[in-house]
Amino acid sequence: MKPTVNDIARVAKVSLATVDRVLNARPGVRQTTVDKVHRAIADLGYVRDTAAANLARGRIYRFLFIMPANTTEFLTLLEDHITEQSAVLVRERTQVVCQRVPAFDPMALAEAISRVDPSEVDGVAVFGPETPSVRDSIAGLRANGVVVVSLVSDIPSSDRNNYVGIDNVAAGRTAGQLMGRFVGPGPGDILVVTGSMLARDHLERRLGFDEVMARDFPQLRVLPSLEGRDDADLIERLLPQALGQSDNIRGIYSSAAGNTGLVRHFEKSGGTSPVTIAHELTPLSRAALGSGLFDAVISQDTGHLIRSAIRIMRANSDRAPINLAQERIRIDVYLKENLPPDPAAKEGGLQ
Amino acid sequence: MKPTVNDIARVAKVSLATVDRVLNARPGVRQTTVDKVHRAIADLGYVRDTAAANLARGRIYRFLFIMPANTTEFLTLLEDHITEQSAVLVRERTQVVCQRVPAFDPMALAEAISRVDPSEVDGVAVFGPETPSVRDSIAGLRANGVVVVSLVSDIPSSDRNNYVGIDNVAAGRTAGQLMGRFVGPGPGDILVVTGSMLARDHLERRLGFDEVMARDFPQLRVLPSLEGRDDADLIERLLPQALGQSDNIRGIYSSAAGNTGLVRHFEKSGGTSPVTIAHELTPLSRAALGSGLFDAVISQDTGHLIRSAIRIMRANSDRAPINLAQERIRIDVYLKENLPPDPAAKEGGLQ
DNA sequence: GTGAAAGCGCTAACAA
DNA sequence: TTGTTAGCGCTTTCAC
Repeated sequence: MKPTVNDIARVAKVSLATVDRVLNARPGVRQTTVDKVHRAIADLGYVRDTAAANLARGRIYRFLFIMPANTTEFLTLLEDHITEQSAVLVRERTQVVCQRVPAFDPMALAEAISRVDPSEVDGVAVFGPETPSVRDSIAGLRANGVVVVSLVSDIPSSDRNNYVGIDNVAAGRTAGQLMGRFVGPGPGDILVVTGSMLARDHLERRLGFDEVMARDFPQLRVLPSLEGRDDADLIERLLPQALGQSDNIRGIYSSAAGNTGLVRHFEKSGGTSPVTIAHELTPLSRAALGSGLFDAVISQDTGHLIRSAIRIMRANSDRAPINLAQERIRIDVYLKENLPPDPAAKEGGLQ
Repeated sequence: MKPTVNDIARVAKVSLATVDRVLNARPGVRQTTVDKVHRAIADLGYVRDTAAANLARGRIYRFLFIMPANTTEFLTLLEDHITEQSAVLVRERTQVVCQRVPAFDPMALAEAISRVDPSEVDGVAVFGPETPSVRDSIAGLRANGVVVVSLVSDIPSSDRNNYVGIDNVAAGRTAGQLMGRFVGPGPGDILVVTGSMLARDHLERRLGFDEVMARDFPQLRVLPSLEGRDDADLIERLLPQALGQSDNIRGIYSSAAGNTGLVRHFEKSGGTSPVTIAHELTPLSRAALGSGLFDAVISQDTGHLIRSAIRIMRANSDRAPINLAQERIRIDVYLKENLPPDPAAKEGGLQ
């Protein structure tokens, strides 16, 4: 039989309450008693039953997602998964809410983070730029015992507990390798459409992309980025000019959330697109892959991101171990051949 | 506050025991009473707290994995994940054991399945060929209330509860698309190294591969398969002759677990390999990707497979809903650029 | 057919 | 500093 608190109490010759105090590192126990209990725990190989503990405690986890107020498809997917999970989460004594702050606005983000009430929130997941003000506001939260994870775009300079997202440098490298392979031999130019140089994920992708292009495909020249701020209209307006930079553009790397503008341009202009590699599998990019407008899509599983962030915040709150292998977000590569079943029949498809 | 059994009892004006009998569909309750309770449940929007239920029940889940006795790297990875999970699983009142049966031997598999004692096992995960005898033995188990899932290779003709694995036809299609793209223009021959035509996963991959090659790359001819039975020595012996079939082999598709034989051949012969696409990310294929011997690897996350199988068996045992989105196993595409961090530092990397 | 009461493993008053 | 006791939400004897 698995040992329980009662066994520990018996072996250590103390009461249940004392065992509980030691288990939860509560003060007011003499050191010798603490040692006795710890010895018993070790001897018996005790592992605490978290479910029973949570039941007794009536514990509820309250988590907050803070995300850009952009209305890109990617953000919509993320938010959909959050609301969708809520139903499941209620059985797991977990509440999540989602708050949006102006995109590419570090001050607004920092302020939102600072405004979080530590007595009402156990964990916060932050998707936003890495700046000193953001870093500091995160430090403030952490100091107040709130768990913080960075989501999608890392904030390594802060003392966030974990990062939940893909390795964006590697994602950029992958895009580069596919680009070089798909374009094939011969010289040419590649246009990169990015979002904002403020966003760490966008920067890292560009870094990885350039690295591979320079190393493995020197015959291809990577043009200066078009910085589209994930704004479809802006991108649509800027694109003709960017494409005019060269008369031998053989590839486009849409490294951020600018797919909508890109697709609109090619649909309206009626021109055939060069080899195009984009990020994030969404209804739009899925269609573009199907029609041949996009050749490959690098993606990250939004459902996994959300579930992972929640599991990690919970584990940190419980000071429980994290299974890193499970939480690693994969860099997914999609061709039209390996598209997952269309979640169009969404209502029926889940649960 | 979330409604509990007590609330139901109060509203329905019955005792706790009766509520429990209704909740668990136990006999010995008058129909009118059953209805009263159901009405209260619906009115209150009650959802049962599984953790509390399991606590009270002292329930333990016992699951069995039945897998081929092959010693391929892929199988090793699967088994490693099973043992690795055991530590975590004990906290979740779950025991798993793993049994190996001779590979490609339907009779041995069917017998192993039939020998499972329904009073000692709650769920079985089967990785093996689809044959009538296997199908029948699964039916027997199911009839005795045991949950059955097929793993890696589906057995759709049986009444297994679920399939846990990738869509192998789509995986084959993906391999085909990459092959065609990577080989580039011009005619040539493609060699397919498969495992056994008895294995449904191998068959399906071949199907998808052929489909895309014929449709999108008609200039490439796909040669008859080399059936290597996932046996490194056999493959190494057969390979020279297979490669001799043509003097213009421009690609190799290693669609099953024959990577070891393939790599050994090219290392010994010193020849340069044509475009090579293989399955399953393992230490060997990872190295081959790094050295350029392999150009792409199609894979499935073995950790995800195991965790998914366990979650699904548990959900079925509890008659609880399954989150299909979470359980869908992705078709991973790996280039050397997007390899996950090497789990060489395995001891430290996990937990 | 139905109900009262004890208990699963753990926590949290409240006493001592 | 330590112990006693009453639950958390659910299941399960054992009576009635």
